[in-house]
Amino acid sequence: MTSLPIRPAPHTGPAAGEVIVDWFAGAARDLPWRRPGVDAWAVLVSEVMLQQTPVARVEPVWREWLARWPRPSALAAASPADVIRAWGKLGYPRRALRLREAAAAIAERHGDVVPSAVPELEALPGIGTYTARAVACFGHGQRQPVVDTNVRRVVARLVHGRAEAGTARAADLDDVAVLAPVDEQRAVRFSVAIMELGALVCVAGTPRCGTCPVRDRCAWRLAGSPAHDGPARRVQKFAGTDRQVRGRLLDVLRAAPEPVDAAALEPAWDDAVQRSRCLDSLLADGLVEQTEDGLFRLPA
DNA sequence: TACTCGTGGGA
DNA sequence: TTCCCAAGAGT
Repeated sequence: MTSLPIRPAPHTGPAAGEVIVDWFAGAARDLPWRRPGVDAWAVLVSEVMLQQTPVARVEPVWREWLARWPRPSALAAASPADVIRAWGKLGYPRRALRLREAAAAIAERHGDVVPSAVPELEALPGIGTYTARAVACFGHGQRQPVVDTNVRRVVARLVHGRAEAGTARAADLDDVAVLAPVDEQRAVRFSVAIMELGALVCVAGTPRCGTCPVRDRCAWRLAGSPAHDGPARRVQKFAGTDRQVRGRLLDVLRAAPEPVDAAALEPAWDDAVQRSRCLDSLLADGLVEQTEDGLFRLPA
């Protein structure tokens, strides 16, 4: 007699997307850019700041930016130096320059109004697949699949039964779209809800499955929570990299009220070759400029 | 596709 | 202490 595998009965309750939306109603964080009356420009600014940057660090800077530059045209009129300084230490300061360029494009091409069409959003500097849909959905109330690293991890586990998400791909959008509720209002809520689930419960380290609203239908749990089988993804080194050196150099220039000479940058990093290479790359990126008399400063 | 691009908090 | 990693985009 053949032994049949023991498996849980297929889930027959409400669809996972509906359950996640209902969970969100009671579990959502009260983040300032989610409050009523926050316009698409404020949402766009938040989304760019949140790229690879934790919520706690973004909050105060976001408030300052919106108070100072309440419309795209206001940001477009600011100098790169002001924008880079206001960016503070959020990291990846090229985002600040691109956000300013996006603001200029919105002011010039879209009448100072953040567009709602995804292709128009994706055409803006610094706005890619994720951010374009996030702005269309969260800023304009549009039904859109919004896929970030949290969502890809939730889908990997819940739908595909894998411990970790692989490399991002176009099909990720379809995976999420089929989970979304039919009702448009709930579909919009779903897009933020599944992100929140990944950020609070279905986390990268040790998932808190005990509090997960869809644990009874999670393909990964039903498969016995198998460990990740693929290649371990490389951890990004930082100490000693050009990224660290660029950060040090920019730190000096952010703090300097006047242009400085090359000697003033020496304390930032001992290795002269690497220091010079990084300064060149900052110049090339438009994060630093050289005055006529050879001094360095943030671009005026 | 794989790599680069900051920063700092928490496990 | 060391390591992981956090609402990606551009090349």
